[in-house]
Amino acid sequence: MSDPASRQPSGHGRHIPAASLARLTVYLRVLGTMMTEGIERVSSEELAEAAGVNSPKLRKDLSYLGSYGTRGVGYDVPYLSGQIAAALGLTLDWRVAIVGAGHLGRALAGYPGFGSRGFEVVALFDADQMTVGQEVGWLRISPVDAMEAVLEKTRANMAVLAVPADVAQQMCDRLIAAGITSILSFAPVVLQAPPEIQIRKVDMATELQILAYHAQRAQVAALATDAQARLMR
Amino acid sequence: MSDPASRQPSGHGRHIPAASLARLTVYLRVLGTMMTEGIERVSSEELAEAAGVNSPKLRKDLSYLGSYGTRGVGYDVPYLSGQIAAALGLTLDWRVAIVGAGHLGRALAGYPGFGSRGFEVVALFDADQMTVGQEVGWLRISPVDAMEAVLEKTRANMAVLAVPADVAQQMCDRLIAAGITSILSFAPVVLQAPPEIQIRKVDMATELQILAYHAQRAQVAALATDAQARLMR
DNA sequence: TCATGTGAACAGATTCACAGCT
DNA sequence: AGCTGTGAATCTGTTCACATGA
Repeated sequence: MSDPASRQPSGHGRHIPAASLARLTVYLRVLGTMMTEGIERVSSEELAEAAGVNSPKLRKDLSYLGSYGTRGVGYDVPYLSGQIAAALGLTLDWRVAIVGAGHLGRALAGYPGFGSRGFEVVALFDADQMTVGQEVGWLRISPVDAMEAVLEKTRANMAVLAVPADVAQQMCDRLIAAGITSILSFAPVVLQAPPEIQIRKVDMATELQILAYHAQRAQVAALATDAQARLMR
Repeated sequence: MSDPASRQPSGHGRHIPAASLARLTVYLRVLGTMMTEGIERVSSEELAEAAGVNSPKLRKDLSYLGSYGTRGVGYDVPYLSGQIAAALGLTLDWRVAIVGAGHLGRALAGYPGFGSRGFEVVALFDADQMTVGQEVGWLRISPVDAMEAVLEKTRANMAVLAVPADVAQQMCDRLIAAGITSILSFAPVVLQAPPEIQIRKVDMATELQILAYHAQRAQVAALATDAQARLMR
């Protein structure tokens, strides 16, 4: 810990826990909203409230980045926002290719909070000859056949998979072969890829099933309380 | 533990850890695929491989539900699938209302793995008078003004928010007031709601930022190794 | 005196080795 | 003999109380 050779260039720098990482992106968005509202200073209590967490957790999360607050005062909103963005790597340019131009792909391409924060959609692919060539926002839909060439020309360094489950794996393979190392997949399949490739998955079926589990438990609990109340008198 | 009064109707029944819960939905999908392929029996090793986890973790996850395998043999695919589905509460009827009929809402409404597994989309709402009345698959888009009435008539018990950030909170409030207790939100805002309401969030900005963080770290690590290599000789 | 930052206690998740059935 | 099921150990993440410093 006190070994000078292990010191980091800025902040504490050593590995932010996954759960903290997810919350940091929320703080970042809340801080952004506050900036547009002209709020200049915020306490951990206020920021935590707005982000839907408790304040010790928020302070712990921020402590992984460094000490960017002022004791007895709070945090400078634009400064903290900048520090979080830097820690997350948002000062670099992220050029995103979206594979699949169905409803989902178009929804993603048109996502507003996208262009901001260092992300730029540079390509949108589809396999259907009818949709290739159509314009979506600023983009023209490219044919998947030309994927490798377009990825190289646009220098995309991230990809989003918005294709049907049955072609997700092959598209994933092609993206990796083309040098993409970060993939966000919306396809409801387990993608097999080398461990050095970062893959994140968003799956509505999973989310709904988790909700169903909790809702069912709530129902069972209610019935149990009910039955118990009846037994008691 | 051995208190007979605390016994559960089936399986072990006591609170599945959040991380296990998320993986169980994956096992369920993999088992579904296996069933369509006519595979009748599977070992923890094989299932774990297909689900992208290691086998002790898979067995631990399954142990929260009960003992549904056969030692020395493995698991019966349809039986295990049924047990997981039951544990997740998928034997109940889940009627889902989707709020927002933009590209995202339509993508969700058309999601294939939706109708299966106990989920049924029973309503699709939009605020735009031009889109109200349009048909999407089997559904006709309803006006948000009539949300409360339609929710009651369709007896929806879950909702998906696919609306712009600036109206997400008010739509959330209306859903809760109408008796909905489980909400999946795609809007990039922190929703404030009473703790008894189950809210899950899917946020593409968060996902991309987490990918960016890891990609940045990989870059920094590569540069560091590079620099070190140069120092070494 | 105030709110941040953090070490230490705690809780939760993962891993592992092996006991227990078939 | 083989594969499941699980307790115990380990590791990781969260909570909390309070020391720290403006």
